[in-house]
Amino acid sequence: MKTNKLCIMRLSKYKSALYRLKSLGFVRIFSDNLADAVEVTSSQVRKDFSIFDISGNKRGGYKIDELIEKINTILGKDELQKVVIIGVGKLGSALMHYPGFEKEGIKIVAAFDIDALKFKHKEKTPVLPLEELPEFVRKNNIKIGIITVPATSAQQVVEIMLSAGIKGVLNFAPIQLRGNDDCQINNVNLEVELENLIYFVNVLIKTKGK
Amino acid sequence: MKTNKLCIMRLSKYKSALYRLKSLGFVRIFSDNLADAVEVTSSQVRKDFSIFDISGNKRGGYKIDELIEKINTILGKDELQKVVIIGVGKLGSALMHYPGFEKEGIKIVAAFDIDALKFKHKEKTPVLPLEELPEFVRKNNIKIGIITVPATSAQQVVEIMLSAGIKGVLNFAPIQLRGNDDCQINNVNLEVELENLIYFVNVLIKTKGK
DNA sequence: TAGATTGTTAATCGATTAACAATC
DNA sequence: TAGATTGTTAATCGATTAACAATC
Repeated sequence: MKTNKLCIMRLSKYKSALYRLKSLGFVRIFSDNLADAVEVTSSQVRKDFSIFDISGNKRGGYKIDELIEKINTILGKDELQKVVIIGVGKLGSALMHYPGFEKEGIKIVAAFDIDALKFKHKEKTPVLPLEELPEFVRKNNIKIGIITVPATSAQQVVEIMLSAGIKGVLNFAPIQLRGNDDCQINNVNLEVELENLIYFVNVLIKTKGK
Repeated sequence: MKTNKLCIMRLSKYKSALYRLKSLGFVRIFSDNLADAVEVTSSQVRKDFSIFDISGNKRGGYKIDELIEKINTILGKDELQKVVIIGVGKLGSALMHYPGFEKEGIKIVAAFDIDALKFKHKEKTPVLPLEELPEFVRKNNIKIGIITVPATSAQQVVEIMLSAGIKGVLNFAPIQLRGNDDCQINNVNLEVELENLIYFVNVLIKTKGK
């Protein structure tokens, strides 16, 4: 099974397009339609599906419901995913209550910080002292954590998470964190995203200026 | 000049590594060191540099200061980048005050919403009615906008931005928005990022379980 | 000079796409 | 059946890497 990050990202996008198409009343879908919706080729769609042994009907295309279910299974959405957040600044609190996560079966079960002023033990999604993270992670069998602390403390936080047994980290701190064989780290770097956009906009303006 | 998105992203990462190395007291740097810092090969580093005619010294490597300056010029960081935000929910307000942007010479000059309760005309970074966006964009010569509205209104918002003359959009709404020849749209999809992580963590756990 | 590192070319690797036989 | 779409293979494309001559 030859997968890569881009392929899995496309799977997510197919899924979200499928929900939309379903809500529009579609029951079956062809690789061509899905390709249009996600802006890839239909070859790409069929290739991605074949990697995961998703098969359709040689003239009737794919049943949307089956497709959604299969993709959800592949993406591990058949069970509720419990996630913790470390760092309750502005970005951290925004993500704590981000409606898109709940909708996708992803539940932020707790957040952690070192600032006592931020602690909220009795909220539905509590904010707890960072030192309680290891115990919480073990007791609740948490696998995934989101880092929204400043770059300067991100590396320390990762160490704590690793030793607590976290297996996956989504890092928003603007510093390249390294995973190891036991833990996957994905970095989302907002400055880099914006810088990238700025670059291509400048290219656009220059080439149009001619 | 053969560039692509990944190449430009690496440039951003080189830059941030260089600032760190500089603060550590380094003055010169070899492609090997930078490769380690960003987790790529040294061939990759030299190749990326050669694309932009960045040259070093055949035995002394690259001068950090020169390198930073050249990368900043390429990325358009030689001038202040003015950016607007559309959608002042939790995520929008978090990004409005995100310290990483200011640090990088990116200034959020205003935010827009349709909810009158959110308007703040007198703040340093004002929150204005969405209908004032076109005028504001033209008067202040804004090129870049960030979308943090719900998926359902994202497409409408894009239309408004396009006709106002925005050239680049960073979209956080969980829906694939399309650009056109006059406008570059980059999508940051937080659910997709997290789903991706969940997938690879599950793979990790399964393979380790053996 | 000898040694180390760049800059660049050619080789490799991997992902995307085109094409088409199979078949519903 | 005829026509349309899948599933898969082979071709293409593009990005990464290895290797090494040039040279500081």
